[in-house]
Amino acid sequence: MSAGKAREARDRKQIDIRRAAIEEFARHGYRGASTQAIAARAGLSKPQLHYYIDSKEDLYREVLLETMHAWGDLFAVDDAGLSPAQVLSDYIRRKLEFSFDHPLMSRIFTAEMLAGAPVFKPYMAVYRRRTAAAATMIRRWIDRGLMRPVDPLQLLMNIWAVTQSYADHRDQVLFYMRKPALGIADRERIIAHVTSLILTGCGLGAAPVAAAARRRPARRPAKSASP
Amino acid sequence: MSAGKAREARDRKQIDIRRAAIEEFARHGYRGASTQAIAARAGLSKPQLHYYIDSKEDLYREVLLETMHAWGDLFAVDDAGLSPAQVLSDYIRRKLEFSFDHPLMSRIFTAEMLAGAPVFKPYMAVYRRRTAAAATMIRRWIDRGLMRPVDPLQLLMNIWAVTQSYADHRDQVLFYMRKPALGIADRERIIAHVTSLILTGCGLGAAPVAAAARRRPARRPAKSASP
Amino acid sequence: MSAGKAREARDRKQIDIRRAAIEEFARHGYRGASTQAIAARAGLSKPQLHYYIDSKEDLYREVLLETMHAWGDLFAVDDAGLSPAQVLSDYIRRKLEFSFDHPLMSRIFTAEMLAGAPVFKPYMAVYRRRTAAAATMIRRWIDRGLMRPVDPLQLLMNIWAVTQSYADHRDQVLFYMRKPALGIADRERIIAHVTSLILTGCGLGAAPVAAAARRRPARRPAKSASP
Amino acid sequence: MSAGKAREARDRKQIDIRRAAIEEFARHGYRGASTQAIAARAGLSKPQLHYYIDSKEDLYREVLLETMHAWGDLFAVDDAGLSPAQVLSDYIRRKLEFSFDHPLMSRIFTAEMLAGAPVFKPYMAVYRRRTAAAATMIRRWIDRGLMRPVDPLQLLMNIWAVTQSYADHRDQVLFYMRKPALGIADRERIIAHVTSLILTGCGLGAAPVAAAARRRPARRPAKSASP
DNA sequence: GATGAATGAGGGTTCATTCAT
DNA sequence: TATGAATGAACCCTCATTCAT
Repeated sequence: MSAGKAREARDRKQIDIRRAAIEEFARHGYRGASTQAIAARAGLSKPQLHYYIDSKEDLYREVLLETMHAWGDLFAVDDAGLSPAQVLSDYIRRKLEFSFDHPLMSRIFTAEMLAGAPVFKPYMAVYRRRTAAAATMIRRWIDRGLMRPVDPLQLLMNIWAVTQSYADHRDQVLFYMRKPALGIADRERIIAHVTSLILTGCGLGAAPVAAAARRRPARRPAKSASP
Repeated sequence: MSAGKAREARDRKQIDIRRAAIEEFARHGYRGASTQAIAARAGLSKPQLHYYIDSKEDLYREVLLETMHAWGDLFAVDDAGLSPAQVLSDYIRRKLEFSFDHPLMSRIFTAEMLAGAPVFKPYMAVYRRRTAAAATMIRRWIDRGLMRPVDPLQLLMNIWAVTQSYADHRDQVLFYMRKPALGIADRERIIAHVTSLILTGCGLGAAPVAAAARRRPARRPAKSASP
Repeated sequence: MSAGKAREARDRKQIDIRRAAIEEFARHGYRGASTQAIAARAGLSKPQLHYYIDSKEDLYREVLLETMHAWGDLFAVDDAGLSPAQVLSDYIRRKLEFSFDHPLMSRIFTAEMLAGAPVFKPYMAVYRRRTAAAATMIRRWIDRGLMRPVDPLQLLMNIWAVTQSYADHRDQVLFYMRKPALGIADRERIIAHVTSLILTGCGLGAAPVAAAARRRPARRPAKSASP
Repeated sequence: MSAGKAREARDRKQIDIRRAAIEEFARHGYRGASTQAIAARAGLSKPQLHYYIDSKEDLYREVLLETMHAWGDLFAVDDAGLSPAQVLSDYIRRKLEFSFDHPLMSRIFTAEMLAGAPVFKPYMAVYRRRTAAAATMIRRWIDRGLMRPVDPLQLLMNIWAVTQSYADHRDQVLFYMRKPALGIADRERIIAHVTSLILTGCGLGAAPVAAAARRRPARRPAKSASP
């Protein structure tokens, strides 16, 4: 299977390049990243890199939009028969896990934002629409008295910011927590904390936290519901 | 006073350079920013710029640490006789106003984080100590039953992330809010929202918000206190 | 006949390459042409191209000398029993038709000249000898009073320049004539014009031009052989 | 006068660059010319060259249009009270002398034509208009019986081609003439020859050549009028 | 103080060519 | 045969910085 092997090797290299690119772009942004460094990180020479990619810009666009696409699924908030607490909990968990698992992809997006979103801008309207839909969903919850009245759009952006920060400022977080890395327990503790903070902040503290408490008994915030 | 005038001109130029540098570094990070662009933005030629600065790295370090220094005051949380709600409210307000007023300084810090904090790292321990002190303060509140039991360190970092996001992702925020800029009313609404969310999340919703409402009546979450 | 078919395919590809090479070399010269573009134009990949050719230089030499060879026949001026007018008319017609039919081959030669004839130089002596022979022929005509005394060598080079220009500056010619292309009638009109101009310039035009003058500016000087 | 000296040095360098660029572009066309070679020829390093120019394309455009501008004056055919023979003689002389004096500028134009006139194209209409005006002038001469009826536009293009060829194919011309360079006598002989050929071709042989002979006695084609 | 000039390194990209397969 | 991959040189251009003036 020489053809299959060659193809496999090519695919592997494509992945190496993608990963190298993500690391460099996440670290230094589009302008600050150098194809030199990307090539070196992927174990290629600079002209060799250009055998696989067309241009730095194309490569950047590709990895950036790949991240956006991956996020697309996360945003797919479905409230079919679920309680507000359940929906928000799931969203927070998914978003945090993405930050833990793919911190660089999150960072590439933040770098793009810092630069003024030159590439992402055209797609921004799509995400605004989705966010608006989610906000409408929340507003309905509020109108039906299921939730404390908060600004839905701000809430969504706050959740986004908090979860994102565990990727963007990971080094700082680890340093402040005095940990070399986040183990599975740390991750769960953070997820629980953020979920609790947000849900309580939305006046959803009691039930869902109690539900979570069944799984993780070492949690006290249930008291917060009865001041 | 020609000497005074000359000095004044020099100082003004220093400020121009500083501002230009902040804009470029905030946008493109240390690596991606070019002295060319900084010089142009400051209305200087490249050699002229080097008359005022020693190197790109020095300039970067300067503006970055300047930002850190400005933040230092914000972090100065003083709980002398103040309630938790009051302390947190003040902190959230100060931090958000800084994000609104100096978004670029916030961004420069985030860019530094994305790059792995090469310059900031040596100073990080200082901020960890301060944050730890603040966390201890919060823990004492919790121990005295003044607050819902949340992870104090995570809470501080969450507040930091949420407030920071209004600077880092300002474009996105504005786009989602369908506003060209944030007016004074928008800012107050956001401050109220974030304060309410966090304080409620900490089980501090009722009293303090009511207290704050006395000063700033344009606040809605007070309703949440009267179920 | 798979062998025959394969051979045929190979020959066809050789022709495609040759044509693609001529187009690129004619447009951009030896240095400015890229094997990439030649390969693309011939419908081949770059390594595939190198299967058929040894090097860019070889390919260039080949197509250039091919052009020279084709010209060799044009230069074969045979005055066996023909009048000066007849010989010159035939030469002008042949050369112009070559320019019309193969403008790119003419251009490739001009590009080579512009570059200082690095490849053609070794063969130049051959053409000088031929041209000298033709000049001698003309001189004899002059000596025998068959023609106005003009510098034979300059005359030959002038004819060459004029006829060549319809290939080299074709675009300009078409643009000035406000035509998208030269039809058969245009070609004949140009041939008649040039023939008339040169022959009259050589004192060979009297009778026919006088005749033509009554109807049209440029007319077949073939009749000029009669008086 | 250090300022004056510096300026002088700069201007000199600008001229060196211009000349070097003309040589390279004339030889290899836009694509084939390298800034490396231009810089070397001008005695500069490559980045140093970019201190004086913005880009290769700009430099090319500059020298090309400079040539066009210089030609603009040549084209300024003024028939105020002059005979056709005089007007054409002057034009031929001016154009030939330009070819002798600035062969590279002529070549750069031919190279541009070979490449499809990507830069010159926008300006072509201007030259077509001028040529059309000159053609109209010639047509009037013909209508008034001052000249043999030839196609005026073709005639102009032929003159252009012949005169141009002494620049474009200079090496070939010298080689065929067995001369290392064209002396003043050679130049005059060529001017006389071309003038005689074209004027005779236009049926303007007798009178004007005689007139020119008064100014430049070293001319033989006068004999052509006698037989 | 401030300007024009210079420099060596490196930016992204394409070149002609070769080598496995 | 013909393709994917590799290579080293060269492409045009910008970088941060320095040095005369």
